[in-house]
Amino acid sequence: MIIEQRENDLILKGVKCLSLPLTLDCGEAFRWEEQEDGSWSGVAFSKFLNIKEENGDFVLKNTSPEDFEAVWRNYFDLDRDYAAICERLKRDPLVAQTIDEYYGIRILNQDPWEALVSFVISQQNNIKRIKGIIKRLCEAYGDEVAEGAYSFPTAERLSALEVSDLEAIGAGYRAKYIKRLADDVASGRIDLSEIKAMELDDAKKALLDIYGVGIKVANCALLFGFQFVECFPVDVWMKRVLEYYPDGLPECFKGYEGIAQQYLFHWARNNL
DNA sequence: GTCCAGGCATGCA
DNA sequence: TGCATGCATGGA
Repeated sequence: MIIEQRENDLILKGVKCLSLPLTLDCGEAFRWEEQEDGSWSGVAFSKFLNIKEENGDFVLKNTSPEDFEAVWRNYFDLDRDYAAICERLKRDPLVAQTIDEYYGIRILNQDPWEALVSFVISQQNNIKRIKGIIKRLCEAYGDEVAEGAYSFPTAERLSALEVSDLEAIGAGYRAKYIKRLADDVASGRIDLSEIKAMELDDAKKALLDIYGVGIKVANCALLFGFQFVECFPVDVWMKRVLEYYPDGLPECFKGYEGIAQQYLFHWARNNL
């Protein structure tokens, strides 16, 4: 990958296996919106970004090299060799088909707090509605980091709310989960950076102790927010996919189950 | 009106 | 340990 500066923009050349629509709108992150010019705008780690693919290059508008190194390089998982990983995953015929059809899905390395709250909201819910709840949450309680763009609210900010405030943005019965999680993180009873530094098994146990977090939400948070790419979340869609794997997951997934999972998830939502 | 969505807590056996 | 049930909300 080559990084060039053009006035205030940053240009990434030679990035392999990155489709903006497939990655930013495939149900792992809920805050990216496609713009009329085909670019994508969103906020992560309290930074606003507009990114567009042009002739195979990626243009990051008004982005400094410092912000790229501090946030976006890791957020887009740019140091991982997806081309090589996909070649290995394609030893499985179904994944080979999905990768051919949907090449360019990456696993985003999101903020642990945002990912955890987002996937608590995701339970027994559909993606369109999840996006709406999170959008209202950010607009009401986040900071405006660019015009009309809001950061994800901190645990301290949400901890100061009442459960009824969270019900008012449409969170439904999950409002009480968000409230207690915010209280626990704000008070320091739960330390997410500590969990991030743990081995997978311990991190998973710690997340499963949280009120409102079960195995599915824990696996999603671990995969998308805690950088455990070997996690394989199973939701109602993946249960249907697993009928194609009666003998368990194939050997070629090993170590990168989460990437295989995201391709299969996308395939399932479009084909089952 | 019913069914479903990136499920989980709770109660009960 | 495993299974049944209730849960908020909005779109199909």
